Amino acid sequence: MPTHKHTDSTELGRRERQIMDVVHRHGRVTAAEIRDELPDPPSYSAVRGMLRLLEEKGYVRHEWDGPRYVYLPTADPERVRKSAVRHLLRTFFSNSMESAVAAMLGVAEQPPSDEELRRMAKLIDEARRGRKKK
Amino acid sequence: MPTHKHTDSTELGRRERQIMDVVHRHGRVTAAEIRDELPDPPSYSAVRGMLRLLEEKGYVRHEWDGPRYVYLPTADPERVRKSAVRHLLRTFFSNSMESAVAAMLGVAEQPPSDEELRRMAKLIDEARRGRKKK
DNA sequence: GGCATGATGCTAGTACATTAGCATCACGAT
DNA sequence: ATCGTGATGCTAATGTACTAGCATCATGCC
Repeated sequence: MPTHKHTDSTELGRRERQIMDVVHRHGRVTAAEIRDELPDPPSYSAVRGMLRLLEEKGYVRHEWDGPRYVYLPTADPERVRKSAVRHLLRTFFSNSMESAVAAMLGVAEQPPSDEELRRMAKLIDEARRGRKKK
Repeated sequence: MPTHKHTDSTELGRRERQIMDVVHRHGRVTAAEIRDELPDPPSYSAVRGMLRLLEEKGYVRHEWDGPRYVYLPTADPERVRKSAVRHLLRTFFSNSMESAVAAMLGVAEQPPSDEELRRMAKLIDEARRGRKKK
């Protein structure tokens, strides 16, 4: 069974996607924790069922943590993030990073600290320099 | 019928979500155009069926464009974008806008022009100034 | 008019996501 | 030892996303 591009959750059903979101948010998470974060939470048993299915499909794997399972995404987090960003830019911002940044500034949960803003400015500045060099 | 929060597509099935993505990407789009952009395209009739359902649920509306329907999202695009950004930040970047910006720089389809980078720097700089004033 | 074309509305099925309940097993306390 | 707790694995049933096909209707051309 070749390694599928399970970095894209476009092929998942409603619950499956909701669960994968929680898994990605946490990195490591138990079935009970997942259930607690699901909208309109189903039974604990249902969550475990879905997880077993997702594991079978190759989206998650599990490890033992003392008495219980903890689930982890199988895909490389780096890739998943990139894929998600690409999808967001393409779907909602016509690939305009500028618009996306503007939207982020207006929506961040905890507004970026001055420190963080400075670092972002630096990131962008470096991108500019890299560009000029070329 | 009160305005539901249909800005969040977390409650949609697989195909429904794929279709809504296309609708958001285009703003105005026909059933045929949607079908052309769906992965593993279903029948044209199936797409129309889904659209009728989505309309019934309040996610899209249609207008006449000459001989055929064009579909539009019902939700305010501004809100949808913000919601999508919030979800991305929360799910994949632990609400760190900095990480998200870094990821974007590494993934943009068409790398931002120098002009665009400059404008982004300005946006961030303005955020910093606004912050300091406070 | 009559016919081809291309659209919409509907209905009935099918496939699959989603769910709950139960059997089992490990472990600690009584 | 046995009982209670809390975990997993499984199975069967339900719901609904998803699909295809057909009937209908408007329009333009022969």
